[in-house]
Amino acid sequence: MTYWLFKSEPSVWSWDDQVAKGDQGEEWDGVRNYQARNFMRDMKVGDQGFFYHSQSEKAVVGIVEVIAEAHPDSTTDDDRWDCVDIKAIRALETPVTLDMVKADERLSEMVLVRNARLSVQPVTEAEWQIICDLGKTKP
DNA sequence: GCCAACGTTGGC
DNA sequence: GCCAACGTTGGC
Repeated sequence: MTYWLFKSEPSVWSWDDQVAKGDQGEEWDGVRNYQARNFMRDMKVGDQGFFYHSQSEKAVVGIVEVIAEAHPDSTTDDDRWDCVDIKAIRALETPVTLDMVKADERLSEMVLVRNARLSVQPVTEAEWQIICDLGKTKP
């Protein structure tokens, strides 16, 4: 099992939108960055990830699961771009804000802090546990 | 709304 | 293959 983090602007695609899709889930489309795409190609069905709201909110708000491995992105004809499908599992009891992440020394190496612009990124198991703790949520 | 950081593109 | 120009992202 590998852990990931998916970043989205809530005004474009929010956690509520993701929850509304239920078990059917939704394509994580629109990624136009090679690093992010390569991470998606590494994902396996059953991998879990955090759902992060960028921009105004800047917080991890929920947990999602990969339900389909990388396939062509239906929003473009350009065959360079793939995406996975994810579904919402549960919201965090308490959103974990970027400030909280930055304030926690154990999370100082997180990609979220190190490379703010990467929209799909890996999360280590240790980081996963810490953020679940901070979010008062079972991993 | 601005700006820094960074990724991508295209000319050479 | 390099690098300048440009576009995009995301934090503030």
